[in-house]
Amino acid sequence: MARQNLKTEDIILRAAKKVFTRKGYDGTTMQEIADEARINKALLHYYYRTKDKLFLKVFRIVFQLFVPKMGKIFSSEMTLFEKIEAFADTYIQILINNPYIPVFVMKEITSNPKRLSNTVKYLGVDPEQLFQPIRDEIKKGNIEPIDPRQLFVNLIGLCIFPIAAKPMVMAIMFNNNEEEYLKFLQERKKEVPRFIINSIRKK
Amino acid sequence: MARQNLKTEDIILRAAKKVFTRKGYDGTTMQEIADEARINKALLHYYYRTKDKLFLKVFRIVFQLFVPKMGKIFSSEMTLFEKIEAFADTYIQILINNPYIPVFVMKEITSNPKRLSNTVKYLGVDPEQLFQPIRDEIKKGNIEPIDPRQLFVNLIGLCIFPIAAKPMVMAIMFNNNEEEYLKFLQERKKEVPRFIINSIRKK
DNA sequence: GTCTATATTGTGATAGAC
DNA sequence: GTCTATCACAATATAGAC
Repeated sequence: MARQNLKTEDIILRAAKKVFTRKGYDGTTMQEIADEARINKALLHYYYRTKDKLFLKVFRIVFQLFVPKMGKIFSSEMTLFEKIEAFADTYIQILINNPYIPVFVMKEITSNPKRLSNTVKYLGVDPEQLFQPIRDEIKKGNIEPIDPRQLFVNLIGLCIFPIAAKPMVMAIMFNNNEEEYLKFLQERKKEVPRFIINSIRKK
Repeated sequence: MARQNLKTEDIILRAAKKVFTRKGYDGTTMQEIADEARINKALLHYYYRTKDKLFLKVFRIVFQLFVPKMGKIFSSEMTLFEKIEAFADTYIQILINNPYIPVFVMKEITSNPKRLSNTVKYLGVDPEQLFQPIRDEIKKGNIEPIDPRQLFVNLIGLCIFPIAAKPMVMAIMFNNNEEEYLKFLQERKKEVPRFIINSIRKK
């Protein structure tokens, strides 16, 4: 029944997450998930009926991780600059721990938006949480005027891109030296907020 | 032989590009490419032998488009700021015209780096073209000190991300209104360089 | 719950007529 | 060069023993 204290159902889910996020829905076979979970292929169907249902379960979990949890940070008492710093630090670390997720999510949503639209809608970020403090600071004259949507996309994009494009970034800039690449990402936790704040703060 | 003045070989390539970039290697069937090209499935093999060879041909072409052509812009007589402006404008427009390419390239490289490493290496960008002018400007005291690699990744990421994450950006910020989304991207051609230059120019 | 064996369908690839 | 017909294999899914 159990293996390393986990129920079979969870062993399968963990294995499926690993394979799906690396190879995508179409590139993944039930056999490979079974091998990864060290169980029989038929068991997958016993627990999750179809590949599609298993995939959807994995996608929902992964999407939760991918969607930045801004609520706690942006509803806090921090200043806008502190929020940006806290967000970049937290989010980049999540992505470092889950480097396959950005491309996986973007690919699956792109090539099958209908199937996943409910999940995307339901778990939607509320960018208003970020927009409002930005508008406030602009009104108070504390930062330079900027479209909050542009700033929002800038913040997220600066965090996600170097991880989504990992193989190219590594090849072009670090001669495929992973250690150097990871150091670069660590520096980015400070660099991204610094870059953003430099851009919007009053001169 | 011909259709709309194009040789069959090119009709196939065009169809393959369309299907591969939207669905990825694994999600694409030879049948679907044949349907898209309005020819018979066997003809694909007549011209390109295998799915793999056809894919590689498509990937090389697409990768050329994806890799920013910085040579012309960055070896020109423009100032650094003008180069950044010209690059963002040109590159964002290429991506608007080819919105599926970023996710396609990142996905295929991520899930099969070995098969594509030659292509990635061979067509590699030379970031040194951008690094040198940045170092020069820092040395001259014209811009704030910054790691050129970080600035390079920022520039590319700010251009690519909103297009790679199109379905999510559209859903979360534009209620899936494509027109509004495209307006947002057009504004970004000016906004990205403005944002970057604001960040690095001396106060 | 977990396994082996098998049914069924889809897909890449080829043979061979025209 | 282009087509139809077909092979061979892989993958999802199920049946049924234990």
